[in-house]
Amino acid sequence: MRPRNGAAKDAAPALQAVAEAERDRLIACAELLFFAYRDFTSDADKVLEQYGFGRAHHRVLHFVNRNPGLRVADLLHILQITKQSLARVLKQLIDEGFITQRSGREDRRQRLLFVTPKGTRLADKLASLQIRRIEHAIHAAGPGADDAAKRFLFAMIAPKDRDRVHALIRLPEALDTTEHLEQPQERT
Amino acid sequence: MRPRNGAAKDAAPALQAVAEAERDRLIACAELLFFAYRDFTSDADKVLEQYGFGRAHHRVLHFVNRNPGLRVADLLHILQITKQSLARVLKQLIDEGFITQRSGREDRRQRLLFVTPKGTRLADKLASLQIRRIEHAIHAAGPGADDAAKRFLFAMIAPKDRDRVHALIRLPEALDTTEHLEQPQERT
DNA sequence: GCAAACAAGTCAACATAACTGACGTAAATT
DNA sequence: AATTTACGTCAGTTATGTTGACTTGTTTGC
Repeated sequence: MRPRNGAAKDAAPALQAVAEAERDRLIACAELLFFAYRDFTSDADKVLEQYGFGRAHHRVLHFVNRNPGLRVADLLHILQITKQSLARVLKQLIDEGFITQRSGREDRRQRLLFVTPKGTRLADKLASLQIRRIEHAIHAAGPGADDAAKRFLFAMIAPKDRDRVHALIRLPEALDTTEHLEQPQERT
Repeated sequence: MRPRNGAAKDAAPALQAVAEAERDRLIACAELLFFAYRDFTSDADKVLEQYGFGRAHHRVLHFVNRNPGLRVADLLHILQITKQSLARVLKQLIDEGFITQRSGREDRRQRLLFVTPKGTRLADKLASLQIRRIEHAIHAAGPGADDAAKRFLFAMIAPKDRDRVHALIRLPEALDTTEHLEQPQERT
């Protein structure tokens, strides 16, 4: 209730209090995102440790597993890291037999990435851990929270990347919340 | 409201397809969480770079700004990093005048942390960037997505930490989705 | 057909943010 | 008085990211 800094001297104090409460609600979202992500990754991290891998390996393995034939350039766009950063973890995954490469038929410059059976096993194991947590969370959050959370998370993605992500994930239902569009409203 | 997947005529193959589709939906959540978090942090990262700070500094500054008088031990619990990891960034923030310490009155071993005016300015600047993105996302996700997303994210947090986080964030409305509880159902 | 652009790999050096382990110091608790 | 607690610090390591420069094939545009 202490008045915040400057801004709106003549505005009604009640109005300012509302704005501040709104700000607090949005900051709570940011904080929850931090805590959720912190714990979301922790399950898989423990398993990865046993393999001598890190979170970076997991990300590569995951996206290749979900998208067989992914190109190196695609991976760079997805992860938004440099070629050199990717190279280190990718090389390890290839050397240790979790991922294989094949040259593209159309364009033989490309190295298409695939997981080996060994890679599939690890990827599925890690995915199962994360799925379990998400499953519980969705259940706990109640009906509808599933789609709402997805729409929120999708809208958090940088606009220029949304098409790419949408194509990558291939969600069953539309969540085309194209920013300034009126909402789908499937409220039943 | 079309029926979901093929609507179970036969037993085995259809049932498996349903389970697989369900798995895909949950994996999509995990992927969205990754992409959302990736872009969520990117706004602030660019500003921090200008100050020679990283994401770790931001987290410390943020939580001290939001919770004046926070103890070092609290911060360790929140961030889940080691004392040595925290020490480096905290020292920098103190040395450069963004955060100050005061000994606790009750317990003089404690070093209570506060942001300086300079620290407040930076913290607010960074918070504003993240708030803007969240505000847009919530608007794009439609009514109700706000609370649903919060419930989902909160339920993603490790059960043992939920009370601590809840107390830290101090949300206006209750989102006590205590796992195996029947849902609040505020369908209105 | 050849030069330019492109996909990918690689070498070297570096920054940051995490980690472990060990040890010190002052204050509170038993 | 001894132990525990809160915090700080030194030293070394690892994981993951960065920039810049260079190479090797391969495709494409003129």
